[in-house]
Amino acid sequence: MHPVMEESARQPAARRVTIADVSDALGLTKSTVSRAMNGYPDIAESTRARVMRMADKMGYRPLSHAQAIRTGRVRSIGFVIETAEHDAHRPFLAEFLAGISSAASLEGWTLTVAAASSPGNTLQIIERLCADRKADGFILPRTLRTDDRIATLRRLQVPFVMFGRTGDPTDCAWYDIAGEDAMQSAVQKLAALGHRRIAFVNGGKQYNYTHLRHEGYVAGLQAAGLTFDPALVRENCMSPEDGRRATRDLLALDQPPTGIVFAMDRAALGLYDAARDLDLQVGQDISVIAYDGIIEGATMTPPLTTFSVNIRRAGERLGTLLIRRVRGSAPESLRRVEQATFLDRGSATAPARSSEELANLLRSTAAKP
Amino acid sequence: MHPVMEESARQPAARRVTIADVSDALGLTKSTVSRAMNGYPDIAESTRARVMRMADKMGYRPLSHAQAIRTGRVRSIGFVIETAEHDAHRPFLAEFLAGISSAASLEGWTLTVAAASSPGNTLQIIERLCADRKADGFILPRTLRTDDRIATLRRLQVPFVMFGRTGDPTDCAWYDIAGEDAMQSAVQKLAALGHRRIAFVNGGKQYNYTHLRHEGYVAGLQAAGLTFDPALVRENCMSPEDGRRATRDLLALDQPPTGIVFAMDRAALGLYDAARDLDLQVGQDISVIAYDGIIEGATMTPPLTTFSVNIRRAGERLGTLLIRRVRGSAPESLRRVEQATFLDRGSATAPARSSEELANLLRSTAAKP
DNA sequence: TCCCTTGCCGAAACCGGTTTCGGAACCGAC
DNA sequence: GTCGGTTCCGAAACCGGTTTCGGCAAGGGA
Repeated sequence: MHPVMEESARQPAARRVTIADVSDALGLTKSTVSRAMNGYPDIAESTRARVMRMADKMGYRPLSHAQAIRTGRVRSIGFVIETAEHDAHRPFLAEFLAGISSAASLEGWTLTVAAASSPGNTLQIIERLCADRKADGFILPRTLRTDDRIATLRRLQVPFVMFGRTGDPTDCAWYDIAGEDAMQSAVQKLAALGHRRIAFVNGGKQYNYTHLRHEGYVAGLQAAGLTFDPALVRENCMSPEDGRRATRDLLALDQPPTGIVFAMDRAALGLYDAARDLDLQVGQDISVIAYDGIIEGATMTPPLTTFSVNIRRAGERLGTLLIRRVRGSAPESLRRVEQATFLDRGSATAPARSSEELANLLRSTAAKP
Repeated sequence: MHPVMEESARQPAARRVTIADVSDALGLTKSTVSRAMNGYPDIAESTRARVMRMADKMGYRPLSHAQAIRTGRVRSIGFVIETAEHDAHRPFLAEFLAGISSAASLEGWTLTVAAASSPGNTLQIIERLCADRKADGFILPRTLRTDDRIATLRRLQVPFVMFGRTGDPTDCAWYDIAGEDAMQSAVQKLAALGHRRIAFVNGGKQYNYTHLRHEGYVAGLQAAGLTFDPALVRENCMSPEDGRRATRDLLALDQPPTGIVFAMDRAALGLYDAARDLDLQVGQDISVIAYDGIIEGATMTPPLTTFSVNIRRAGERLGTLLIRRVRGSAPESLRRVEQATFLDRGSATAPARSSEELANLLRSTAAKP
């Protein structure tokens, strides 16, 4: 290749400012500048200030991969998506990634995303990212009841933070929303409105939060002085179609519920379809409170009353927690549980009919097609 | 910190195998091994084979950030999400990222994701990622009519590949789906079924593809021997709510359409709501063909007839194209346009009524509340 | 036989940082 | 004034690769 072409093709190229440029400008050595910027105690405070000012003035930014070669840390957060996974989390994904990314960039970190086709593949990908030092730690979404990712990362001694608590908390840091409190509160709100038969439509049993939410439902009944009836509980409902079926099932009971608590908005959307099929008015003939705060809920008629989770914030919190974890904080000090936000939007009101009356109504409309 | 604790806390640590380990094992030098693995021509073929075999046997994998310090390339694909952006792309995001990521990992690359809050912020983030050498090139989703990202990357001399064609193709590589062909084909299919009044509901004008799809619609009319009527065109419809409004508008015309082509499935979902409001049967009283292939379309009654885009494949193609681009291929050789897949699912059939009959029907039902 | 290529590889510099080690300068104490 | 202890910084090695440069040996032509 002709050197001349090379020259003319490229800009004067404004060479990157390196640590040597900074040290030369100050009459110091690279090592001093490096230690000054990394907060070593054997650098005089006055020197550190001089260094910082000059570095800032010259626009010096250390290359993370140049640091990594010695430190082994690339200042990157790892995140593995499982695409085969149920698609419930997809609407959240952009917000979630935005949260992680923004927390990361505040500290000069970046976000490395990889996709896996199965849980087993997830482990492979994690191992590979670790082996190649592409990430300093991982954010684990959707904590399972027993989660192999945790075992893998423990073995590799790679830091991680989970979105969701888990059974065995050893070495675990996490951020979570108290879904169980929301479920309990939902039941109590319905009870306070006068509902006596309150059903519960839960999500997939493999997730840890599913069990917590079930407990919350039970606690809510207890707090409201209502008795637990297993007939009023449905599980494994993640999609609108699941929710529709569950609703029809529940309303076909001899003593149907007048209010239903859904563990997930997506499933609750199906209740609207079921209500239309049965010619019931949501919020009037049948009340519903759900959880998640997806956008679609707001456009239903009436809008879905729900406990909203700020998923962007979750990403931010997880990002900052992970960075601290990588920097050495103990996992026990990196556990946060926050509350969901209740959005009262009209799908839960005082029952127009008792359970018996509702049952009669449904029988009569079912008779005349 | 006590060295002893350090020692006991860590594993024997199975030190990573480096290029020096490989060269020692072969009685060669690091430089020979390096050049052998990178395909330099001054290494004997026999030597290269020996090196490759040994490297493979010892499980040697070069650290990309160690290479980057000299080469300036980190083997990473950059991707910036705009969260303020309309949420239409969110359902696709997971699939799209999975596609990119899988293409990347085939070549030992990774995917670096960042989030931006606005178009201006996107440019800042791109500049920063480039300055910090966090990505070797970018995949640009949703090409705009005039796109500042292109100008920025041109100036920085950083390679990129667009998802969607653009006006000024200088330096541009792209992957795209021929939405205009799909729109044309949709019109022709409706015409072949007997529709004479065929409307078009388009997306946001800022996107380049919106204009292409409009052209496709016009071409379809022409091919079918129908005349273009601006009254039958609606624009800027991205959400179900937009689509619902557009449908009602169109059906309120003196000569309403009996078939509607939507540029996006999401907007077409709103047609079902409008039809329910007006007591029309989709696929019978009003036909619709849309574009994108979102999952929700399949669960409607009747399922939405649409042109489906394989978004995962798009991600894969874009990933491989970008890697080639970074490695030096000319942009002109990296342009691909593929066709969407037609899914005939029942929302488009022969019209039960003519436009006039439909108008009369709508007037009569509107009269009685 | 001599010289000039050509093919192939080693030695060493280099990339941009970090970290270890040692020593100069300064301090107070005796 | 000498001595031991701090404080603070420079020199140099180091991290794991890549790339430049030069040289040896084999091969070919005169």
